[in-house]
Amino acid sequence: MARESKKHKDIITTARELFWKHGFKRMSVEEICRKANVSKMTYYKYFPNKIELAKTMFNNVVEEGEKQFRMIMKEDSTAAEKLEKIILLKMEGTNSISPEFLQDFYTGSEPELKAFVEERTKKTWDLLINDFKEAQEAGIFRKDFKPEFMVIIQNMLIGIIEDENITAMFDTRQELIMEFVNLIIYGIAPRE
Amino acid sequence: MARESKKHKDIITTARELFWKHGFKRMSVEEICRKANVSKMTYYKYFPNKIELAKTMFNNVVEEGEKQFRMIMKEDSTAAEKLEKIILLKMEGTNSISPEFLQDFYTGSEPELKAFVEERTKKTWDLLINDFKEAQEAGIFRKDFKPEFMVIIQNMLIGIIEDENITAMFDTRQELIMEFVNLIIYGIAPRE
DNA sequence: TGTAAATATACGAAAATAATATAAATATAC
DNA sequence: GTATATTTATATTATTTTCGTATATTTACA
Repeated sequence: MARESKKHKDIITTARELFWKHGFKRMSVEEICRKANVSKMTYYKYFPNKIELAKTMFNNVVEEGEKQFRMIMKEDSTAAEKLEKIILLKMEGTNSISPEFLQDFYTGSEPELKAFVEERTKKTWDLLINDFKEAQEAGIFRKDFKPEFMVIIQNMLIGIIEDENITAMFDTRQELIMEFVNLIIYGIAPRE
Repeated sequence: MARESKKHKDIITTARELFWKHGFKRMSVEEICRKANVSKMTYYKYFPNKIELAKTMFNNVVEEGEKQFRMIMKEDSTAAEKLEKIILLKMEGTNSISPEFLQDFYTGSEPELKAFVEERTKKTWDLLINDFKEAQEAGIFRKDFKPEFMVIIQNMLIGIIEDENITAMFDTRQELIMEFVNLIIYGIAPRE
């Protein structure tokens, strides 16, 4: 009963792909098994039910995101560089959570999974904010900036990316990110 | 009972989005109605069942693709320009058929829809090949080139786009397309 | 107000799904 | 080659979901 079994891993990565793309409800255990080349019986050897698979999968993704985030924060780099890397990380999709996956929860069904996701997300935010505070104390960010404000910045970014009027103003995504980072880091006041 | 009803259109465009993204089986009529802001009853006023909706939707997409294709073929332009535009059209997704949508059929389920899609696709190919022949007779393409070969070229293109080793060789998608078009139009023999 | 269209709701039958049980097949270790 | 442990194929049951219809209500609108 090796917990690091190949099949076990296959199930999780397949689940991530499919839940991410189509959402939780739309995917059946059987289809996940088929795509992962695992029989249903081996599936139920590792996971007691469908929800538990989603939890494990989500947990893995969040943990991976946390790890990458902390790596960036520990790097010896400026605030602008850090922020840019964090945004890129988010946009690469490794860290960002698929709306398809979240959709099911916010329609009211699957309250157990919804609670789990919310709690886990909150826990992550606490961690990230703490890292921000440390970086702040180390002098990387302005002292009177509230790290909790990062949540709001995240939402701003999402809004900007989804706004076609804004994206149309830039030739490349990179340019848009740099502009955004500069705004967040330096504000709109002229530099001296 | 206006056949050009707004609701009727809403259903089709929503179905296209969702079938395209998640496939036929995974989408329920109810969810399509919900996303299209149409009650189930009005849905069944316009469509007798789920398959008929998929057929209508597919038909619309193919017809739209045909129209755009013929427009390009009728234009006063060189073979290279035409081919490039056709490829771009395909890549924009307006014309290309989502693999998610096709997947259900090739697993054996839904034989009726499978038959319909195959027949409709064949009919389209016949039309397109005919247009190619006309263009050929008009001197736009080499006389001893078999238009039926276009099917094979299509498959080549799909293979190339999905091959990361190849796409990595080009900075932009445009470059890759141009290279491919040049190969198809002029071959690899040196130009005099 | 009166008429046509759209909706919400409920409903039954059929199909799909989650989860379990059992026997056969495969792989691995000795 | 045999024994042991995994994995699979298949069948099964209870529970949901889904399809498609019927009815009663609400909305649009002329």
